[in-house]
Amino acid sequence: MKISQKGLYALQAMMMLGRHYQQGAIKIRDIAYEENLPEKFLELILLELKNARIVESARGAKGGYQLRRSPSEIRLSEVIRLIDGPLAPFGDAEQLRALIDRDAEHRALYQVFLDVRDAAARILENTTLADISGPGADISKRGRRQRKKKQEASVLPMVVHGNVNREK
Amino acid sequence: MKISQKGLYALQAMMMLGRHYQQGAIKIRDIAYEENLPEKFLELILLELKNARIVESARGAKGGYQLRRSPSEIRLSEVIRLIDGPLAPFGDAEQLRALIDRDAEHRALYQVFLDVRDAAARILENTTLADISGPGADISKRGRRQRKKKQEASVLPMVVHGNVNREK
DNA sequence: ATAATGTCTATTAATGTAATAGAGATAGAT
DNA sequence: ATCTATCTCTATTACATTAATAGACATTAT
Repeated sequence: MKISQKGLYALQAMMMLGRHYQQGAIKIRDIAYEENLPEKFLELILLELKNARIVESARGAKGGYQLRRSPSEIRLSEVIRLIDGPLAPFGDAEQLRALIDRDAEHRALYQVFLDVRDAAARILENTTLADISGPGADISKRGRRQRKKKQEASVLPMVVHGNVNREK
Repeated sequence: MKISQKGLYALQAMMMLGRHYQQGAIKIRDIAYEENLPEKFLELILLELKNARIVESARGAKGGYQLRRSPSEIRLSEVIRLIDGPLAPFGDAEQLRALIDRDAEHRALYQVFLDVRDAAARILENTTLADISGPGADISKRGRRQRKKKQEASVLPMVVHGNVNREK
């Protein structure tokens, strides 16, 4: 999974709209100014977000964009998948599962890819705009949101190790 | 983090060399044939792996490639970083830490990116070629390798949730 | 010598990325 | 009605990356 510059812009724009949630339509220009994003490029991004029904727009004077749902109901995974594609580091989850089933030689490798994908998904599905936006964004509060159906939380033992905090 | 076709080829080639570890030099052509990889492209990849001192080569007749270390001492993270760069979904870990320090507005977002990178690193640093290669590759055995220095294992509670097993 | 092999540099076609440009459509203000 | 601010849509562009392919060169075993 790779988050492009465009993906980052999209997330920044969404955070900005989250901060101004329930303040009516926000102009592209204001988003671009406040987040310091290239305005014309941002236009395209917002259009994509609108077509995906994550934001809505009003045209004409007094027009602009706003979130279609509350910030706590917009997951980072949703925005990232839209702009940058699947969360898996290679292919997508479905493809990886098929390879694990069919390609005996490389099964274990693809399983690792799927594990990485699941780890990323676990984080990005459980983090919403509300967790990272606006005043009071408290990252430590993630993952304690509406669990609509059953109580599916549980506790796993997890091995921790050294040398992970080093890139290259 | 994105694993390219080239990165996949590199990992496949390494797995093949792992399977034939201690059988002397293996010809590029044999690797390409056994793993069904484009031979000329594989050449370049092996050269890179050699310059990174992960494999070694012998030239001339009877030449070929072999691992420089035992498969259990070659981590997937090492190969992936070499071919495809940092494990972070955006930038690299160092850059993300700097942004978390300096960019108050987006701190929480970059922290999520860093969390994703740490999760990927945790998996890829703890999986070696030995875990995924050759007969007896047993993915469930990962992470129980030489802990040379202190005993740094511990147990963390970890929230589990639904809806992660779905890509788009 | 010769044949088999790795080494190195160059080239390429296709694709993706990060924009920029400009004409068009719509809605509010006057 | 007109004007103006705004979103909408299509096209274009420069540049970088990806996934190769080609071929001359260097080295070694026989």
